[in-house]
Amino acid sequence: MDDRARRIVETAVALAERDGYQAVRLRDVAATAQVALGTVYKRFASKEEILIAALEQESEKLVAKIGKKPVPGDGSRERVHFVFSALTKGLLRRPNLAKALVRSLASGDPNITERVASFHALITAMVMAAIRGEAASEQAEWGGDVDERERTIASILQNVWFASFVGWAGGLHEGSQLLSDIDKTTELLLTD
Amino acid sequence: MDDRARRIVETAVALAERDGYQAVRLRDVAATAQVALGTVYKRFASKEEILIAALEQESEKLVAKIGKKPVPGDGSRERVHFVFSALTKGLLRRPNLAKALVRSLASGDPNITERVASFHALITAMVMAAIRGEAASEQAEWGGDVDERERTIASILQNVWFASFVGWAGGLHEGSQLLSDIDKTTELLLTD
DNA sequence: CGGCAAAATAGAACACGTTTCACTTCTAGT
DNA sequence: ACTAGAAGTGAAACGTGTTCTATTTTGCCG
Repeated sequence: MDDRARRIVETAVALAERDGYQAVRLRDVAATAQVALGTVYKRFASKEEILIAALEQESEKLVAKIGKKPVPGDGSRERVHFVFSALTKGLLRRPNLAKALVRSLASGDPNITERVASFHALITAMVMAAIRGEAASEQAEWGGDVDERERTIASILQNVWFASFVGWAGGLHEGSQLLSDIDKTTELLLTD
Repeated sequence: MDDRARRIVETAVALAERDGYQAVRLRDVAATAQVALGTVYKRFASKEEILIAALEQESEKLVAKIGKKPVPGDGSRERVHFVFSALTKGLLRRPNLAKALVRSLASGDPNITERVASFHALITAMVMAAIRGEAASEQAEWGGDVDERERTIASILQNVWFASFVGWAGGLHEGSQLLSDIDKTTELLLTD
């Protein structure tokens, strides 16, 4: 990503953070990033793609921070709680941005499918690491055998979290529900 | 819902079914429904609201059909599989319409929060009925005590299904994954 | 019937995502 | 330094959701 692209994403994040999705007006993004509208479209195919780039950036930042050290906690439940708590807090700290990002994530735009898949994979990997009690970064080295049961559980947890995230973004419930949904699920799925 | 409103929703469904969300152009909807654009906006506050009305209609139709007789199957797993299978098939039969409806469901529009909540509640009720082996319609009469554990499991299943639905709409995977996600989850959550 | 308030209509107007275009500025290679 | 092609720019233009307005039609009440 070159300098201009970085400025564009940065600006989009700032605008979304302040006033949400609709405030990310591409004419404003261009002006604030000191770039022509045509340049925005040379870098990104659409508004959604800018926001997905922002999501990539934010989630990688968060996951890197979370995965730096081995996840603390004696039991898998505690560790899973920890990573989802960190992820959720990190995202909901800027609620308008978070809502804008979910919107892109759930937009159904076929042009971003791969990046959406990457996001899901990132979370799933992090959750699997938490279940096992490893640092998330180890999973890259590990290579081979992944327990099928653990993968299934991680994927269920991720789906529950994601659905709850979308629900929060749509005003269905408070942010705290994300974690309580996760806790209820781990109570049924993980024995520690 | 009066006659014009019905025609509007009907037309929106037809257009979405043929060519998806972007094909539901409100000028076209108005013209086809033989109504002025202003009339569309007197009935519905936005395009999202028309599609949510369509979702309400379609999902009520489906759930009514599914909930008519007691859910077949000896075990709760089998029954849960049955209702999600019916729901999923009923929706994915018209994939473009289904994608358009998910998009509204996941749009995050605060003006439709209540109707989104109703949709989720409808599904959850249906799933709870399936777990217990009742006809879904009985749940209205039952009134009182709902087992907390069952409610939690139903809500997890619904979240998993919904997340998978959104994933399908975004091109992440085939429709068949919806059911296999549900099956994997019930294997871990229900003992029959 | 005659008239009036409510609803519907046609169509203009506006905002914003997206596309296009004619022109200018950079940059790499000689 | 010169030049060709790439990249950037500013501005116009288009599509579609949404709003607004002036006019017409409808349905009802006396």
